[in-house]
Amino acid sequence: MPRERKTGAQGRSRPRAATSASSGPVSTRTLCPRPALPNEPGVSLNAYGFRKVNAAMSDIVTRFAPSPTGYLHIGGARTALFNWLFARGRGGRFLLRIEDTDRDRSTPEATTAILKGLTWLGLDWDGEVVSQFDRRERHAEVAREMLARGHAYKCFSTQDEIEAFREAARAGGRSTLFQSPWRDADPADHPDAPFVIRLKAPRAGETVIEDAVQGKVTFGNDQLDDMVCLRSDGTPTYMLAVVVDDHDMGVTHVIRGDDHLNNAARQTQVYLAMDWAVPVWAHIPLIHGPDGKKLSKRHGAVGLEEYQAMGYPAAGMRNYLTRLGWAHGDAEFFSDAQARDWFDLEGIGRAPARLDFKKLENLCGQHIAAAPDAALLPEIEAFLEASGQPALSQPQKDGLSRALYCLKDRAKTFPELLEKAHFVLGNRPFEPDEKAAQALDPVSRGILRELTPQMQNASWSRDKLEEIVASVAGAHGLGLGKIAGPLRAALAGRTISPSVFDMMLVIGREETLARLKDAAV
RNA sequence: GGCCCGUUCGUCUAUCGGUUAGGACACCAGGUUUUCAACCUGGGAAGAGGGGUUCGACUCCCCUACGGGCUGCCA
Repeated sequence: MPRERKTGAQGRSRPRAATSASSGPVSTRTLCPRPALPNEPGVSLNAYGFRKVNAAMSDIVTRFAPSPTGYLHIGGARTALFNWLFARGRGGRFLLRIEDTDRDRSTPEATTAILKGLTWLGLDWDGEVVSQFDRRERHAEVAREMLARGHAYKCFSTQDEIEAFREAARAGGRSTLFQSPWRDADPADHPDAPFVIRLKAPRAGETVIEDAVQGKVTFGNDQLDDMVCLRSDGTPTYMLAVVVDDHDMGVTHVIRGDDHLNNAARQTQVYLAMDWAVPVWAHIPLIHGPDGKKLSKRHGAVGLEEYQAMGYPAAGMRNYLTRLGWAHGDAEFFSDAQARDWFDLEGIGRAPARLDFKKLENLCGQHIAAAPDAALLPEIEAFLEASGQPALSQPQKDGLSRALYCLKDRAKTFPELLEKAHFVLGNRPFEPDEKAAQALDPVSRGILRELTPQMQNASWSRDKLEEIVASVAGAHGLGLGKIAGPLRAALAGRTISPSVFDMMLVIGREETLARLKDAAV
């Protein structure tokens, strides 16, 4: 019997049970002021605002719901990507919600970092960003509703009492799941004291979740305690807030990290208590470091912005991240359009995947090579800014534009591309680096001098230039390789660069001769 | 401790009971070559272990090992 795996795309009707008349609209308050659009070309302006809804819409609604406690984690970025791909590939909507109910740890800076990260990755969202904190009244209202329905109760146990209970349970080898004495208490006995509202979860039976990735997962209800929905200060807990928000926002597919798999069972109980349609769950495995351990700071880059600063193109990141933990047959290198087309929940693997920078680089190299020059230049400029490097001058931009054709096939990252672009970014006189200087020995310089008169009047074509260089080399009984080294050193001041002929074509006769002269003295 | 999830080449993965277990990255060897890169050819490389079920298991079931997650008035 094959593991049950279903996509929400097919089947599963989802009656939108509008049980509560007070099902308010989702808060439309923007979380933070729209950041001034950073100099990030390739990103559409509406990424920070409303997105035009296209005609072919489906009912599918996904969301990404990070908590703003730091940077955008690479794993979170992939989760966002999967949600985005799933919605965009099916004409659905992709929403963004910031889970900022933990006031101590949430910061506006973190929110901005998340929005910038998503924008750089090219993931645009529909509607405005929802602040979970802003919806706390609605959450409290649902808690009261559950109370009224008899699916929740007021619990007056203090945290000290609960802790004591747990300690005793641990000592006695019993389950530490807290069993509140207030579960079935007569309201007449309620003291005038602070209380939390707990879900009155079923004690017997099972809670089953149908997960599109993990299959059917069953939990014994005796493993699930009466979780707190509303804290004693009246604020909602995450468990309650996610459910209420996902329901109100009309989320149909919850695609998130599998660290939430257990939570799905508890959350299911809330959906049931409120008579709401349970969404399709899809719990995806986490990303691990190259050593197979949970990805952490010591692995190096965990924040998405670090990847931008390292010079990986966004398209390559999307491709790599999509492929990490998901497969479509043997497809490795693909476009965004193909990814949207192919992405599905069945293709998601169930085991955690490790980050492989070599493969990331390989894919990035292919994407740089495939990118139109017009798209590359702005992306390179954004990279320079993101990595804190000086911006390109207009002449540098012009030079780079002209040289891209012979640069992009040989770079896996932007720093690598820029390194090879030195011949067009720098100015005369080119100070040769150590290795280049070695190539410019006296004999070589003599040969370079011989090149000059012949190039003076030659037609500036690749064929002609090759012919000249080959003949001069031949006259000395040398192969092209012997003369290309010094030539490269003279033209670029480096030992790595594009082909010497490409460089000559890009910088032109005058500049070429000037550089040869500089080097020959 | 309890509950839940996972385990195919070094890495990402394909396979959905019958394949010489395929591809990609990486690696090694050779070729091409004006550097780097690219490219071409070839090569080594995998079903965690043990039980079942079956004519037949990488595929289904159980156990063990290992890894991960949850077990909060964090998210």
